[in-house]
Amino acid sequence: MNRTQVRHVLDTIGTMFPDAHCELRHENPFELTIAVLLSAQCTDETVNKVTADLFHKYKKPEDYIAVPLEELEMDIRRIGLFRNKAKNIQQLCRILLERYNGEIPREHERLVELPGVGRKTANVVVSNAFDEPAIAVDTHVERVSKRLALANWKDSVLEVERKLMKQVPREEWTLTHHRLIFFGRYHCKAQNPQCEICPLLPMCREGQKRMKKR
DNA sequence: CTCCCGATAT
DNA sequence: ATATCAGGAG
Repeated sequence: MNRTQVRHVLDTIGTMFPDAHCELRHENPFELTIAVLLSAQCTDETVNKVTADLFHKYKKPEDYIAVPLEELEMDIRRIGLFRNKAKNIQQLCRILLERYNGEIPREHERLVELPGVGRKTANVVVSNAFDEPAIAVDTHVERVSKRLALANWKDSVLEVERKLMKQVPREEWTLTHHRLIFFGRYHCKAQNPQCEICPLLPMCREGQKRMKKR
């Protein structure tokens, strides 16, 4: 895919979703980190339902470690993988208090050391909370990038991230990341992609195949 | 690679 | 009934 084609993709999703943004409700870097950790294999909508009450009850790292693990588990029970997530949150909060005075570190290298925080979560935090350009590759970004041939089918998420960083200007990384998510979540969906009304159909092999079969 | 896992859409 | 959802760890 050449520069002109990439530019066309970026401009098109920019027109479709000009104000794409983080849909996880949060007030500060700490809440954002907890919300992203909770969002694994779960919709943003479900996370927001849970955090509405959760962030009212737990304000600081001290609050999360003040309760028994079982209580925190029950408070996030409606989200999947709740045992792992509850354990990770308490461990993460202990580390924040021990090493970082209860604050979320701004460096990617330190973020990924936290339990339950991988490369994707760290990228979301640095870009949304600390204005550091980053492209977090989640399920939507991976699927859309591969369908639009911004990456290859066999690429790992890390390879997808590298290819996107190479093809997209650095100052557009974060906004493009959000637009790819919106494009994937609301248009180029996993189950019912809107190929019939897709302005990028000419660039999409998947879409071409899919349209043939009907 | 497998496991963790409830809510929602299809 | 099955697929999918802002993944990470062992």
